[in-house]
Amino acid sequence: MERFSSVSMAVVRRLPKYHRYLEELIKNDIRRVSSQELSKITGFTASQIRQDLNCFGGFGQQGYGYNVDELHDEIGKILGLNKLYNTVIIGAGNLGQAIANYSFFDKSGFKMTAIFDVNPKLVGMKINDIPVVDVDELEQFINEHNIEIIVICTPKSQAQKVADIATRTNIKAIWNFAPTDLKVREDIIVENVHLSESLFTISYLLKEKEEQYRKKK
Amino acid sequence: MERFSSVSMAVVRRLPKYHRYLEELIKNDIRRVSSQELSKITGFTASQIRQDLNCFGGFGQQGYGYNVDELHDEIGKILGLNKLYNTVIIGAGNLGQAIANYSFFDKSGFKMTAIFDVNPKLVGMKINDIPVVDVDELEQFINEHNIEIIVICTPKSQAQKVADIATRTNIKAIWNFAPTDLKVREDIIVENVHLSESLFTISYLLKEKEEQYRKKK
DNA sequence: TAGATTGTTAATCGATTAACAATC
DNA sequence: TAGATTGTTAATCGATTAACAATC
Repeated sequence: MERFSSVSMAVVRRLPKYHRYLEELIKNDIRRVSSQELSKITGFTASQIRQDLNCFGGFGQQGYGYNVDELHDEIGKILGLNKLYNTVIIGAGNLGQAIANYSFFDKSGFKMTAIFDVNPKLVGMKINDIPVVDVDELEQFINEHNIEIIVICTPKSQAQKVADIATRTNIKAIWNFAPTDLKVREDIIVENVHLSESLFTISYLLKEKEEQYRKKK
Repeated sequence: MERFSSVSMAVVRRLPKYHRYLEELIKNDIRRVSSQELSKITGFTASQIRQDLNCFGGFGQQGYGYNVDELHDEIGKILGLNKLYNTVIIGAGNLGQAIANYSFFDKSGFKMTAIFDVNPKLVGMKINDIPVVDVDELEQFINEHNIEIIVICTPKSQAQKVADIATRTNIKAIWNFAPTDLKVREDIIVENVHLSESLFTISYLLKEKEEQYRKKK
């Protein structure tokens, strides 16, 4: 994936966490928060939090801290959550359905417009009010509906094919759940969710802990 | 999450990628690979690959490179993939079912023993041959079956409750898909998969790209 | 004004890359 | 032996933390 600005991905990947925790604070009617308090909640150091936020502007006030509502809003804008992104899901299996059913994404501006599948039994159905469409119509649909993001929830074997079709269109980003690294145009953003890599990290840590434990004895 | 050894998480999180790519090479009957070739495939630098591997031992041979089969095997062992982990899934919604149906995890040593749910209609059913059990029996089941890993696929509202129950047992790790940060005993490994954080990263990059584009004009 | 807390610079720490001697 | 490529040390780069002056 290309980088476009000077803000590091390490910082960017912390932004959604800030956003989420600020939401919690709003729910609890907390109006004001210092970097130190945020530190306690998020686990990041206060210094890091101030550094991170100052990549985007001075949202705080000396002697006071940050206004929770305002900061939440600003981070939302930085993340682009005030915009609408026409999105489609490809693959109506359990994973595709899970994402279709998780209305939070829709509420956050990712408009789930259709789900594509090869299975003729599913085509024509609706999942969480989102129509299931034949995958043969994918390319045309993307073009006609100005789809910007595609979510790949197909088996590994189909993922690259789907990416190839999508790459012929004007889509801008791929959210890929297939356990493979897609080859696409340089200008397309690819965000991978590789579940097995996440799970394997657990087994690594388990094994390591076991070994440490044995050594101590 | 605690760290236990000197190998950094940055390195650990690359190991599953090496493992996966080596599998591809084996499938293509390639027996031997240099760090330079691996660099081309994985996108990491050859230097980094050699550094990474040497955290665990000298698996290569000067002038030759690495034996693909052997390296794949060694990394598998490092990741603990030669062991069995009794695992349960909590939440038989789409996500829980997706994981239950993805037999790759089972093949990798994560023995999916049961799926827990509150819905009495689901209890007693089987998903990919894995029984659905009433969540009331969770604690007892964990104890009786020596469960080491639990996978939380419940809604956000239930996640901490489930974690609290599990924390009373001897489980060793939690794979958490609920969009919240769990509070658990220090000695339990928690690996989060926060989907919305991943998706929000996409919208950040989209927005940023848009801005860059506008600036150029 | 005094106290608190930010914004920002400088110091530290860690991870990545470069270079090359060792050796197959 | 000559060529290739590792293992490993040193250099560089980037990210995190510490410190403190600015200021609300």
